[in-house]
Formats: sequence, C-alpha cells, structure tokens
Amino acid sequence: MIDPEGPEPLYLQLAAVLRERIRTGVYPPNRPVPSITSLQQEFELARGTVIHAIEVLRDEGAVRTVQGRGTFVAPPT
Amino acid sequence: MIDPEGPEPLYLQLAAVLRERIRTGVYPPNRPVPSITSLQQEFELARGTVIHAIEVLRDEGAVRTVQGRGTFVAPPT
DNA sequence: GCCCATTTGTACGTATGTATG
DNA sequence: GCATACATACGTACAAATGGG
Repeated sequence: MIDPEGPEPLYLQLAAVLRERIRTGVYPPNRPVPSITSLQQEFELARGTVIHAIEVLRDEGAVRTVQGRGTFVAPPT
Repeated sequence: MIDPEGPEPLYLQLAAVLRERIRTGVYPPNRPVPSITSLQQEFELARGTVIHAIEVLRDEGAVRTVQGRGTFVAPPT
C-alpha cells in the first residue's frame, strides 16, 4: 500500500490509503478510523507522519477528531 | 513575545507574533519572512514548531512558500 | 554543467501534556 | 486512579529546490 521508496511523501501516501478506505466503506461514516498508534504500527510509520496524514484528511473535511476519543469518518454530505 | 509556560500552544503563539509583524509592516508584502532556522534561533523553538506556525499562516493565505527560496509575505488583497 | 551554501520539505523517535471514559 | 487517544514539542537527519560562483 505504501512505498517508502516512491516519490510521493509518505504522509500523502497514507492519506490516500485512508481516503480510499473511507470511500470504499472500510471505515464507515461516523465510525472511528484506527488510532494513530495502530496506524503507526500497521504502516510502520512514525507518529508524526501519521498525524500529518490525518491533518490532511481533516482539512479536507473527510474526518473529524476529538481529543481523547478518536478520529471519526465524517458523515456523508 | 512567546511564553513557553502559557496555555496557548507555542506554534500558535509564534503564528500570532508573525501575523502581527506582517500586519504592522515589520515584514512587508512580497518580502521574505526570516528563514525557519533564524526564527528557530530567535524564539528558541524546535524546527518543527516553526514549520507548524508557518503552515498556519500559509493556510490563512498570509504567506506563500517556495522551497529552496523562502517564505514570502502575500501581497495585500 | 557542476559544486556549494541556503532554505524549505519530509521523516524519524521520543517525551510530555491533556481529554475521555 | 488508570488506560487509551490525540496534541504539542523537542532534536535530529537527510532530501529537494534554488541561486550564485
């Protein structure tokens, strides 16, 4: 899914993967995406990289984050 | 200018300082703001914190960045 | 074209703070 | 109180782009 050798920045690659999982319903609306820690483990990325990817999705309005609870897929428009 | 003990995150404090310097013409339109490294030294902050602050201003449209050249104050609207 | 200095971009690993349940 | 989860911050390293010599 993620190619550490590829030209695209890892945080954008991860954002793309998560965006696709949201689009295809792997992460359904109003349900949490996996925690930063578990994404970090699944993709073997640094914490900051995962956070950066999620910030991208948040700026797109694809997810919303609540500190202490998690990051949730935005409801369909 | 920046209070490491204050409740506000450092990157937001720094963004506020830079925003004010832009507003008051300390950093004039179409001129560069100081480099990340020099801001880092002036405010004694980590590189990532300075970058985060600049990202805030970029999202506001207050500055634009060109890799390899610098970050420039946006022209007046 | 080729180095080199400067500057921004990305990424890592880690530590600590804050909110929720 | 405790575990989980996100937020902030640090220091560091290297990559990529720019511009000058």
